[in-house]
Amino acid sequence: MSSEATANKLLDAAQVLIQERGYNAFSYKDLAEDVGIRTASIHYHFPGKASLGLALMERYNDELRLALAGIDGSGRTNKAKLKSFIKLYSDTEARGAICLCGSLASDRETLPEPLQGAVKTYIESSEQWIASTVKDGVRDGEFAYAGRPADAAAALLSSLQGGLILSRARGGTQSLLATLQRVFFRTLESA
Amino acid sequence: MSSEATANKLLDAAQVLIQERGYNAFSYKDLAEDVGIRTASIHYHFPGKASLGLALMERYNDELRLALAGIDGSGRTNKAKLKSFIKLYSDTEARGAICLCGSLASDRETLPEPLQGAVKTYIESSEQWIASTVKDGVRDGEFAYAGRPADAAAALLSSLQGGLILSRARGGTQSLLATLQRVFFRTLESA
DNA sequence: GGTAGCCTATCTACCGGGAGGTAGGCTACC
DNA sequence: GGTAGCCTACCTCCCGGTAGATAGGCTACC
Repeated sequence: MSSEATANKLLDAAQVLIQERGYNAFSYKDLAEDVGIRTASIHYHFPGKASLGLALMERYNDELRLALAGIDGSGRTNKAKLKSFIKLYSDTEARGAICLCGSLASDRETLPEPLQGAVKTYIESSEQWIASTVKDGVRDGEFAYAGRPADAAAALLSSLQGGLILSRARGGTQSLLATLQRVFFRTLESA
Repeated sequence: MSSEATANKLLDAAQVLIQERGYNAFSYKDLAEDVGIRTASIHYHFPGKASLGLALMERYNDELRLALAGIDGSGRTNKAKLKSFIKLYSDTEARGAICLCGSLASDRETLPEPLQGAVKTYIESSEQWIASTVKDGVRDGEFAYAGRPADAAAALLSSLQGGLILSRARGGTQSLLATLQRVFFRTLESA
């Protein structure tokens, strides 16, 4: 097994575990069993839990950048772009998971400092992209929204992150994220 | 020290720790140090960590009921009532904390089943109260909102829970919750 | 009113288990 | 034959939890 392949498998498994149980409730034992190596071998790829967490969050930030660039390059309306963004979260909801960033943000006080920084980066990137897309939508006459784009961005991201957590806690089959999308566009489309 | 006084101190300390660090990142050692007894003595008051968590969440649900009854009995407008509700969360934000329920919901998959139920109760009580207050506000002509009250309730609670988490993760001094309140009322007050 | 017996709230001392992490050895492939 | 990748074996620390003792207070009966 190439080093990179194993490292990626470890990151994949860690991501699932953190999104399911949180940073403080997953162990090297879980990780080792999922990937099929011994716990000690994990240290060959990542010197410690902190570095694994950081690598994971950096990969997550890279994926976000890529996804947003993909959406931006699609040439669709701003409303469609925002819908694509929300769909990233709906897909997570469908898996019964919560956002990696949201999970880590909940455990923030117990996180190593570099990881806290990476979480913050994710939040800021998301907010900036939403705000910019809302702004373009207003400019293009798609939305009647008269408030600050940054406010709408904060409201959307908050509700998506909170929505994933509440959706899982309620345990039902209802699609909470679809509701949040509906309310969000109602806000944007009425003056 | 009376049994009840010690038990309350334990619950107080546990609540602070869970809101700061999460259910899986606080220990009997932390608790014992805060209250000033030995870890073994905790078991006299609560047989195990699960029963302590459940007692804590039940107390939290009682406090919610009391707070909502107080707001309902205040005879103010529905908008003022909703503002009072949001203030409960603003106060939490000011303390740099997140909601106990939100913290536990993030760790949901690792929680004992009864505790999961208590978390669900908290969410449902909150949503029902918000929806009912929004409905009354529409009836009384305070809001122009034409959507489903339950949708607005889900959106508000999601954004408040998510907002607390994001606010702490961003680490800044900005009041994110004030922004969320602004956007929420914008949604309610335009058709 | 003294004392026997029980209850409350805490203590010390210990347990098994699992956490993250380290040291050093084996194997197989360039 | 060096090194990449994984192993076994081990360490230390701390976790939640248990057992049993202790001190002090309340109750009730002679």
